[in-house]
Amino acid sequence: MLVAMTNTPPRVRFAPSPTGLLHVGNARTALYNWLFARRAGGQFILRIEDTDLERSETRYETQLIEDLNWLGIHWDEGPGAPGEPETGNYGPYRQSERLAIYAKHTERLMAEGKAYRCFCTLDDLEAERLLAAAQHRPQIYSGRCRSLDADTINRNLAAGMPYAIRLGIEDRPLCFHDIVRGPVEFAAGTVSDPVLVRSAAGGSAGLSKIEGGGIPVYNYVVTIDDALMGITHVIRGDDHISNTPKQVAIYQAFGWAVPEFAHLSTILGADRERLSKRHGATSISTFRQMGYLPEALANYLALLGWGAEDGKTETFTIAELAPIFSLERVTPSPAIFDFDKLNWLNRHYIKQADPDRIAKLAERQFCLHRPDVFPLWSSSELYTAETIDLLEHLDPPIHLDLPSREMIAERRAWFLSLLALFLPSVDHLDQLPIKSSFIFGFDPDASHADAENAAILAADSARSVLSEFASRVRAHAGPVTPEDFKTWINEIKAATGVKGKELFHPIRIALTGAHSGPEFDRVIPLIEEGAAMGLAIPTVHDRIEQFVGV
RNA sequence: GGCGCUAUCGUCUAGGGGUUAGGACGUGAGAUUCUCAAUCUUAAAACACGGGUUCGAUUCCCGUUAGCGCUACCA
Repeated sequence: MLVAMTNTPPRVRFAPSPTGLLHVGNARTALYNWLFARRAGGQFILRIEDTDLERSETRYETQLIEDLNWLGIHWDEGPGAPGEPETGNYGPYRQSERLAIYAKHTERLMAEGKAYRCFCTLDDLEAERLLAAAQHRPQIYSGRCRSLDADTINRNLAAGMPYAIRLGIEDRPLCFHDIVRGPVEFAAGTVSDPVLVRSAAGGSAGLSKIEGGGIPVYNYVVTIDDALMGITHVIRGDDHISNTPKQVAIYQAFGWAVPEFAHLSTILGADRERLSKRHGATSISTFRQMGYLPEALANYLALLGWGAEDGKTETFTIAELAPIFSLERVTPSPAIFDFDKLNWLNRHYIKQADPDRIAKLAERQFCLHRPDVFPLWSSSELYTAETIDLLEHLDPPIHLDLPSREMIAERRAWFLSLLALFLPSVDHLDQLPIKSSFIFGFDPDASHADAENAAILAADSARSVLSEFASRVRAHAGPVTPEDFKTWINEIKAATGVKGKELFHPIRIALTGAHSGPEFDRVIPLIEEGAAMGLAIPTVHDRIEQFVGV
């Protein structure tokens, strides 16, 4: 089978329902589909499964598309943005636009005698199930409506009884091949006649009309779509394994070739339960908001259930992944999502990334999380050199209160050194505003009150160090330089005999509110230069007055 | 209850009838540093259990156990 496949490029699809945000598990499925298609030179198709009109929302579809693009996953065929034309010759690519196709196929199966009307009520079926469970038998539909005589059917129809349409399947094993798991077989007598079309109102209340469109169910439409779209490899989550025999039966009823399958294991949380919001972030858009880089997330997802052939390489971009990815190497066992490893990859890619790009992303985080201390940057996109240039040369000139070119350059340089200082201590970009918040000021009372700080400050050595330091700062005019600081430290060391942690910790607490943080040589210029260029930042002098004054 | 899937360090995984069972994250220790982070060095850490098959099984087969999924006229 694989030999035959190698001649024709494979066609794969990712088929999400727009009923919520894109979950990491689904994103990983999309990624594996995309990688497989790229590797084999095939087509990757996006199909929107929106037959559940009640839960499907356009905004989720829009978000989904945005998230996939963000991850770097692009499709060869799929729906256009709402109102835009689709790409590909196998459309429509939204199931809600394919209802007529499904109805036509149902008519065909009915005409061929392969499908039948099932008048059983939901209660009837429930009773059958209960009985089967009590007798320790597989809970499958008895098939009692399969051979209803024409008179009964006509009577029921005339009486307006609701019915579903089922596919009649022979009692035999249903098998398929799974690239991840090998051959899978469901024994005879374990699979019900699949429902193809459900009653219009979902049960005893409604009427099912093939012509008018009773509602076709998932297992049915997915099979028709996959077959009609020429899908050769169905790569999806393993929660679909038990649906697969029914789909195989549907392929066979139509006389269509059964595709290859690859069922990907579930992603679990640390407690070995299916990963959900309760474990932390789960949707791609949340990770994005938190300041994870797409290449980090894609790399991590690729590693969850797959390993490189050398057993060693851990970091790759999806472009590097595409030529080496293979479904044969995907593990069948479920994987626990490890936020620590994701963080490690994110730090790795933050280091690798273009500083300009990181600066832009970081700036967004500051605007979002600290608009109070960072009003300047919220509009800095407007303040590019090009913008200023443009406005200056307008005729008549527009008068805007724009900062000068020099000021922009100055502040930009300052912001970049802020980033350089704090980036190494951050897992994801949204931690930046909190990590660096002491630069913009801190609460001296809270800092004194902190138990660890209080213990350090209570020491006699700490008192003398601080008073020595304070008197030097007060006696000093203008911004403090690292050189000033170094000189003072040496003087204080000589005057008090205190050194090491006992010397530095009190000063650090007074200046930053905490006993740990980045090196003084870089913190002090950041503070003094930032204050000097008019940012709302307390100077070293301000800090000492505020802190010692308390 | 039924059907199905899964089982190598705490986690993600490599490997495969005979190996010192490899790598990465995390953890511990050390170096560096005023501290924290980063960085470098280093250590500890695994073949679920029981039967086969075999000269030899972590590897192949069968059970057991555990976990997960499905068990709808949801997708």
